[in-house]
Amino acid sequence: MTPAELAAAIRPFVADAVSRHGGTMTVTADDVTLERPKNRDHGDWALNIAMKLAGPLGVSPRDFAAGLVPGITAIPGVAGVEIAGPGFINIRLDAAAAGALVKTIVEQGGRYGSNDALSGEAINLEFVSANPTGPLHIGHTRWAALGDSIARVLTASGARVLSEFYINDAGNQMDNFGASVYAAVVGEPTPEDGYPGAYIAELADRVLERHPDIVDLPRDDAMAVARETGYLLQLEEIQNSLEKFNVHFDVWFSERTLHEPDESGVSKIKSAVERLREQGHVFDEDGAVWVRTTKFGDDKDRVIRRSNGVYTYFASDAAYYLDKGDRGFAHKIYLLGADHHGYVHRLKALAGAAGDDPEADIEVLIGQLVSINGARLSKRAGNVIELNDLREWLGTDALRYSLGRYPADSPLTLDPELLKKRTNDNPVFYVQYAHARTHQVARNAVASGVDGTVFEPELLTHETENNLIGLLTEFPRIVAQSAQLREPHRIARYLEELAGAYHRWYDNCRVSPLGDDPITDIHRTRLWLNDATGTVLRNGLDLLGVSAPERM
RNA sequence: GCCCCCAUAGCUCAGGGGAUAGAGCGUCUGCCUCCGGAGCAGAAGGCCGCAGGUUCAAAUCCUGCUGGGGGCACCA
Repeated sequence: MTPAELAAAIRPFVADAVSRHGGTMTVTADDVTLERPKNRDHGDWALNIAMKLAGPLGVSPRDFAAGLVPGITAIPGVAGVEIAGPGFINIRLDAAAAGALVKTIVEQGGRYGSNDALSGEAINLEFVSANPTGPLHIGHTRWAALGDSIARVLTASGARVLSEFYINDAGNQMDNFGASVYAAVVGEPTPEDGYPGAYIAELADRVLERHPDIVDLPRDDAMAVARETGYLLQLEEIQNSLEKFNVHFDVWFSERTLHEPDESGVSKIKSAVERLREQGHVFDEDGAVWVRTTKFGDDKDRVIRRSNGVYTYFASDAAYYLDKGDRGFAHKIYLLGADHHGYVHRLKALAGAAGDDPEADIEVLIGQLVSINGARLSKRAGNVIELNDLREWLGTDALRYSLGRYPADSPLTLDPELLKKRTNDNPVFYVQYAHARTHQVARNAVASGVDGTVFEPELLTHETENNLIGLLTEFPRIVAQSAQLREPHRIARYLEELAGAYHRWYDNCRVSPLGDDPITDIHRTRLWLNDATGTVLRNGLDLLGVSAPERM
């Protein structure tokens, strides 16, 4: 029995009790929610409805609770009900009711954990969005890991999600980049405002391979070839890095497309400015065009087109924002680094100026800085730590897991020595090992003749089994909560708890019979529990973009 | 000056209003005759930064302070 089913069965009794006490309020499904007591002595599920309703009804919580006990006790599968503390109703399920889910989990396999918490929502999730002028570094790495996991939990919770990488391929940083590559091609020193780093020379070599004739072109043409070819090569490298890091983007959105005129000769940027003007939030001053973002909480108005006629980056932001909405995404999430937090007000203001609701239609998540002790700085990219180097050093699994297990809003310092350890100090190995162990146990069970022909959940009565089943039951809730809060680290913390519960069960309850003992139905049933645990560990790791090896 | 984030065990950090605040590490004590000891059991260790407020109930929500981290452009 799932908590939702139990809550649904309890709701009529609550409604009865309310009217019995003269209450007129309706009792909704949201009112009757079960929580899992931290202390297992308090039963499988706890209900706090008595404390919430007693006040308005003018009765004591314990009295109100007492009126619910007979009804709840009579629900099939409920083994015990007691009132505790200030008015908690603690409910204990019988083993059969609690354990029935185990078989369902195995049968659902990869689907178990999916839920409908966000069904019907269309979400555009933008993250990383690095300039294509150099390799991805450690900052991007955190947002890549978190953003990809957020996309996964949102999808698992029923939302239609589009993950998107905004390529900043317009603007003068591209010219600086092109000039830097060109300088390397022809052996000139890196220009002022140019990009330093050996990777520029590498790009120059490859540009020269593709366009041996570049040195014969007029300087401006050669510069353009260096810029464009270097850009494509660099973008390709970024895409490869992310793919190896198990990070997926549905859309690679080029900023340039916003500048390109459509059939009628109007660019998306130009029409975006006009659309904002129609909303009444654009004004002209000192020859520049401004958006009155202060009306929506920004601390100063923003220039959208400079007096020299050039559109600012803010104009691209506006056009891009409107384009997301035009493509059917009512809800836009931006994942930005702490160094961009100044954008929050202006992006929110943008939504408001576009006629959207800044509270509901746009969501900006700010991630704090990450650093790592003892990381070597990239020789090829200058004074930064590269994603590729980190991945090769620590591995995708350790890196993704350790970035995924902390909330984004606290600064993070990683300990590389810990991440390389293959002991339970290192959470990723602790969880992966538990998963590998479920497969080892299953292999051994099959070898000793235990099969899954029998499933009798009433046999799963050991304390560690009750605890393990309770945690397995929680998984869809954890996924839904991670999605609603955009906090995938909750998955990781849950998996660590589940792995611990599994190891404790393993220590107490054998799946394969000991020595020459006969195989019984309890062994067969435990094999289901073992496999259900493996399923949940794998599904959880997958949401974090971490592999679930069957052997380690 | 203005804005964002953080403050919980010796350390690194979990705890989206609930009961006795948790985990790992570190310290101390145990468990390998059989499914992987890459594991498990136990002990010690806390004015949850300070002060108010809201609530039946606050580490959690609100306000103010203190201390730390980050950020402010007709750059992108």
